[in-house]
Amino acid sequence: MSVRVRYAPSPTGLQHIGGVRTALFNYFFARSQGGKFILRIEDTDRERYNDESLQDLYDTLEWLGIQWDEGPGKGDFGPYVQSQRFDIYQEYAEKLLKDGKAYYCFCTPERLDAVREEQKKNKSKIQGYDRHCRDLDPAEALKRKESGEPCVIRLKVPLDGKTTFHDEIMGDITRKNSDVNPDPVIVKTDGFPTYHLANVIDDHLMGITHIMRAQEWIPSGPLHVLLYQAFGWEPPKYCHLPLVMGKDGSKLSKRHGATSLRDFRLGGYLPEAITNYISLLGWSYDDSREFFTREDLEKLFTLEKLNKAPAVFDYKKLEWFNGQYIRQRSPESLKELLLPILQKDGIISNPPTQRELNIFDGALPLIQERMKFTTDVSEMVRFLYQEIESYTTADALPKKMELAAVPAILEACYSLLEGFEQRSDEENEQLFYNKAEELGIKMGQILQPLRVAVTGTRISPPLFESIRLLGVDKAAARIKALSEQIQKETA
RNA sequence: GUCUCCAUCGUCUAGGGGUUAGGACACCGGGUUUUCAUCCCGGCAACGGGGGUUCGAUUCCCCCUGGAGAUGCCA
Repeated sequence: MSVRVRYAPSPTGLQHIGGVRTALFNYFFARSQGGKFILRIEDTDRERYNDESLQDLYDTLEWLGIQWDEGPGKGDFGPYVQSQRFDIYQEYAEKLLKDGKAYYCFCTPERLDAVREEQKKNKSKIQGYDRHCRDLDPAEALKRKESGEPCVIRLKVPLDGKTTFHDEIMGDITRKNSDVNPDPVIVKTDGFPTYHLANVIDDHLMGITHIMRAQEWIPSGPLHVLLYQAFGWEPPKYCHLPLVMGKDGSKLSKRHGATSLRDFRLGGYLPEAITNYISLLGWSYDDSREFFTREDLEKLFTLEKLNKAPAVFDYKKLEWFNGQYIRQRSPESLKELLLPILQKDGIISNPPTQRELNIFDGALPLIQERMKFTTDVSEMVRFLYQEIESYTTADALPKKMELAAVPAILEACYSLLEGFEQRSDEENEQLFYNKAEELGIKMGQILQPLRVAVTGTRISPPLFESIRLLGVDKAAARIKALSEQIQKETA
């Protein structure tokens, strides 16, 4: 039987690292097996549902380059949106009712709270629902329901025995039925199914062969198997993925830093870096290789190399990957990414002028080696497009020197700008070197004030290229400006 | 509390009855260099503890400890 897997997010928030890792692994598994990857929207929680989350899901998958074989608007097992499958769940819930596998429950939330409270106070061994309505007469219950009394439907979990399911990574996992959530709600008061019911029905109806989801679902594994058994269905294979944790060892969440893919996208991360790094969370290929494109993973992914232990999300390593991938990009594709950022930050106009583009093309090779995030671009090239508001003169002061001595150095630099553009960088370097010797100072001591004058900061792309890109006239004017400011301050 | 799962450098991991326990990030040194980066070289650093099994356990088994997850009319 060919592999059919699904990613089934709930549109109640932004797509985050954990969810996307699950999506990726399902997708890679499907591709590597020549199977189908299905996207299903689990929007049964009408309270928390929101459109923005749905849009974010689509945006994220597109950004990562993940395409689904079946999903909303595509495929023969639809609809793929649970809110559009309302009647299906109702039908199957009624079947369970008819077979005596489920029952109506009229307990109010207040009563449930009281029960829980009581259990807590008494340190009771029994947790959860007390099965108050389990033995109601079905005919009587139906009458109450039809008279309009609010109710839910609960699954009759066997009182004894145990349930085992096999996990492809973890092996057999067994749980006593008495330890399973006592008669969980499968249909809510609003008539919508809960996750457990909808999920099981859909996975069965859609012919899902492998359920790959995070380990946080392990505890409900036996419950799902019980549900399959109640329907008389064969459960699919299970594969529980290790959790992604924050630095402190608890499940990764917002307080650990950025977790939504949108934040990463806006923060200057590349999709290929994210894909590569995330894939290494709980999965590995061999003892040394760690660079993988999405296409590589579509071929190389295997269940066997999945790990059991949770993985801590390391922002530093992701950053490193990001830098690596920025350097790997072709200048053209990087440019495509960078120009919109420069426009957004108001560095260049929209559309950019030819002059702006020329400067950018010259600067790109200089900054590509230096960027960690695409969003670094604006600060790196700002001095090429905008005038320097004011100098921090202390920056221009080289080690072991008096500020009052700096204008003389700047003066020397100014004079060397004569004919600068006609000379090669090597020749210019020689000239500056000679000048430094003449002044009895080090190369760095002459270049630092010059760098600050031209770029406004102590840290910049290579100086001579920067002067070339900026234009010698502008560079000269900035040298004068800084010199004057220092003279004023030291007067 | 109860149930379930997990356990190799700080982090991601490879490995597996006999290895100098390998790689990567981070960190620390050094080199290249006009700054910052990049790049190159080097270093630090791990099998949680106790019992077994065995000629031999980091590897297999048990216990402990530690961590996590679940215990919802959320998924």
